[in-house]
Amino acid sequence: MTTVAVLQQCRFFADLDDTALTTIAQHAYPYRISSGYYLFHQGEPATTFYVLTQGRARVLQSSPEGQQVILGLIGAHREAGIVAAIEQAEYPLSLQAVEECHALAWDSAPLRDLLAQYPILALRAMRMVTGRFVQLQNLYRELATERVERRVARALLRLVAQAGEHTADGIRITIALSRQDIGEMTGTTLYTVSRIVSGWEKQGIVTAGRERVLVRDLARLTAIADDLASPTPTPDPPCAEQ
Amino acid sequence: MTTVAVLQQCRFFADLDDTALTTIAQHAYPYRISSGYYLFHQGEPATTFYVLTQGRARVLQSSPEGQQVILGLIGAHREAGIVAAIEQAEYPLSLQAVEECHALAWDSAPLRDLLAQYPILALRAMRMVTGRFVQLQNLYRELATERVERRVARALLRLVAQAGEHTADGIRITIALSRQDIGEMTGTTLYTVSRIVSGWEKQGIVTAGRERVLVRDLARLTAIADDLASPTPTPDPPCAEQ
DNA sequence: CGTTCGCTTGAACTAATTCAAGATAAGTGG
DNA sequence: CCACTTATCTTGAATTAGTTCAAGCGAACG
Repeated sequence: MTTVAVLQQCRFFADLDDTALTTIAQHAYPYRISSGYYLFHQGEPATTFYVLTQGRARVLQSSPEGQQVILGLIGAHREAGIVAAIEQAEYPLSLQAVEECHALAWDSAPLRDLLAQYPILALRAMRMVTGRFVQLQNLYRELATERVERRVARALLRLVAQAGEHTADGIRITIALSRQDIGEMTGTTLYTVSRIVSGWEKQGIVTAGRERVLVRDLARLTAIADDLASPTPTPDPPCAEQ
Repeated sequence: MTTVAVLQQCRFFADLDDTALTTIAQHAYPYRISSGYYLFHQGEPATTFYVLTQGRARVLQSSPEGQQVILGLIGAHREAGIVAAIEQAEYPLSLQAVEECHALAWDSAPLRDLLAQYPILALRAMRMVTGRFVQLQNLYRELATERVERRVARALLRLVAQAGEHTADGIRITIALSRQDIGEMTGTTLYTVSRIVSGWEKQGIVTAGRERVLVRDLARLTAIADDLASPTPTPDPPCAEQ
């Protein structure tokens, strides 16, 4: 697959003419990183913009005191580090590969030139950041106003959408995620996550395992996420009057 | 004050040449809104970009179920609604005047033209959105990992920075904010805010009133915000050895 | 002067955390 | 293959931070 072909797949570059894509491709270089390693760390000077072409990575933010939250996952054809387009900027978050990842990379200076040369790109970049902003806003409101169980349910649904694999038994999440990780995604502790997941398992909504969750009943999980306050822990058997 | 002069004050337009500023100013129209009214509502089509020239407004986000959070305040020379530069976009949040506000406004179409004409503006817009994103990220982490008291302390410090007026007794926050408002800024209830503020009042850190807070001891408030876990509720009198 | 709205505070409650102990599963090396 | 080690997960019990509800206070406002 040529670099241009990869760019066409990517929402950020889509619909640019071939000349533009070729120019853009000329400034890109391939980048590869193993699972567990970081594409960049929060606080480092933002020198590089990436487009993932293979593998998934997680978006982390940590406080000066070392506590961290997981803001989400990104996968193929997603962009990261657009902040590199801004002079003197630092990465506001860290990006850690959770699988072997391949990416295209642009250095800061040529990226800025490209954005000046193709104003549409700057608009796209803005749209991208705005999109992330809206997502984050929703996460924030969710955290501020909703209960843990619901937040965990939503996080699982997001994972299903991003990394769900349909199997005979249900939908498997194809990324290894510890209870601790899920806790960091939802602003709670690993213990609470464990209890919630165990509870769901008893109700047949999921099957849990070590760093693994299998969603067996998407509808009920969705109901929890949407807080259709399940008065029926298991679907009622049709029974006598009243 | 001419429109151009106003634009020069504004970080978004700063350092553009006069021709550019004149062109930009030509597309602006003045806008005025009374305290309590909304410049725009979340979910509406984003038709207008604003630069506040006078007064302050608060940034709100609400859930489909009607719960809302306050993301912050903006004041003179700050921009809002840049999302209008994106076609078909909706405002991702609401902006409510908390004082009589004056603003300059640009409609979506001319704004897009201006951004295409002056690529630097597109970069500025991105920088702006990125900045907000980083702020929100920090709010998010704070909410996920920190205690209420600390969050309230930080919110107050932000308010001091944005709307603090030095007086003989201390720093007064010049915006009327109910306990409910502070609760929505920190992800807690008005009762908890009330208890915390009362507690601080007993320690002499603040003086509280109806929709009013006066910070008397900024240092101790900062200590709480930074969690220098105050083992000394009041500063120790110099005392015997050890 | 009465009504409204915002604030405070107590008391009961609950969701979630924390700590601790043990179970389970996955590597590791002999 | 099995013991050993390590990491993850589960669960109970105690605790706590924060919420919720209810009642009353007091300043502002018409």
